[in-house]
Amino acid sequence: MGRAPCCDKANVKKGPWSPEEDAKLKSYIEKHGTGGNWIALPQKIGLKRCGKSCRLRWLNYLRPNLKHGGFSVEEDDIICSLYVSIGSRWSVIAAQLPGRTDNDIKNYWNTRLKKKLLGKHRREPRNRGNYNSVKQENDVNRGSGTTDGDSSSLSLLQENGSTTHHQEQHQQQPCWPQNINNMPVLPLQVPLPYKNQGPCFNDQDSLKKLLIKLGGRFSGDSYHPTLDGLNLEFSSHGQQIYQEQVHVGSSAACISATINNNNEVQFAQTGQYPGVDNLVQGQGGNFTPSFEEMVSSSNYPDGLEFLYNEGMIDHKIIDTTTTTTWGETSTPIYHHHDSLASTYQGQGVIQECVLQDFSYPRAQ
DNA sequence: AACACGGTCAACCGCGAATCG
DNA sequence: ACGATTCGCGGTTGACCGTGT
Repeated sequence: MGRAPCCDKANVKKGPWSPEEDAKLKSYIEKHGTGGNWIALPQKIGLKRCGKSCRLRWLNYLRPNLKHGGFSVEEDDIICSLYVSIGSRWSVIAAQLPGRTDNDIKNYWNTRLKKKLLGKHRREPRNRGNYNSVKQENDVNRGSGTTDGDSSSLSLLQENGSTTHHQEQHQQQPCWPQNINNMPVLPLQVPLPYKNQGPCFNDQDSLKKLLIKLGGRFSGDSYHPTLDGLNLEFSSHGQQIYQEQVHVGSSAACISATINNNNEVQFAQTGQYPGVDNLVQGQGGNFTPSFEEMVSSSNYPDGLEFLYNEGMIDHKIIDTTTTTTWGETSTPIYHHHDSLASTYQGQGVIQECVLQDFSYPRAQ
């Protein structure tokens, strides 16, 4: 038996609000308030709308002092930091941003910030024209809006850093800041107001949180997600904080992160192909076509993009002209990261490929 | 010029929490 | 204490629009 509907669906108008409806609702609430009962409100005003719809319209659009669009750098920072620490609790995040609604922030996160974090560049935003009059105004307010995603948002990811040649060449890579040693530093910095409470990724717990958010689990967690094509197993014991098996076709690879003796988070990729016949065992470290396809394309399973996109693992990891020498220690296999060393041990098994360039220094 | 595709965002939906009687 | 009602939230949908082919 289903839940009773909150209103008579048949007599309720849905879809975009007209200016007349907006005016009715706004003037009534400004004069009388909501009366503490949204369900009864539309009948009082003579609106053929669901009470929930009225509430949403008022909260997200009509109430005073609302800001739309044009998120500032500081707001970006706050959203990112809070998302890392509390997740998708948009109402809580919105409470930290006066004039912003949870819906606005949610949309902004989903359409821009998340992609930015994952290194997926959106197309230049455009003026949406006459979507409706207010929106048009908002788009104007957004200004060139066109560049907000690149020039202002996520300054936290970009401050202290300059665009590198690598980033210019590979627009799919995020703009992680680089320190003077050309070593990537951890991406998220907690903005000042949250300096003492929000985590950044400079510690194991924060990294674990991020990894869990992205779909994994640590031992002890009751939740064990099954992502398409992925088996996720994290161990919070010992030094290894992250391990993930990737199965694509008949191939498998394993990605892990460990805290090494230097207190650095080190990402490694290992590959194992148990019981797979068509592997090129004993052929000097060639990969199966499907594995090569996996790593040379962008077709990574959901949940792993962050590793690739954050530069921890470059999806151009394998160049077919050099993989034949994969088995040789310290052979450069990255076109763009020449110092990367790999080790190949045993037939058909890549025991370790430590992405030394991407060892993330941890906060001391 | 026409169509497909993808980004954006307002609005909807369903669920759990809170409140009421 | 308990069921009904309402609220509030987060996820999802779909219309609209610009861009690419």
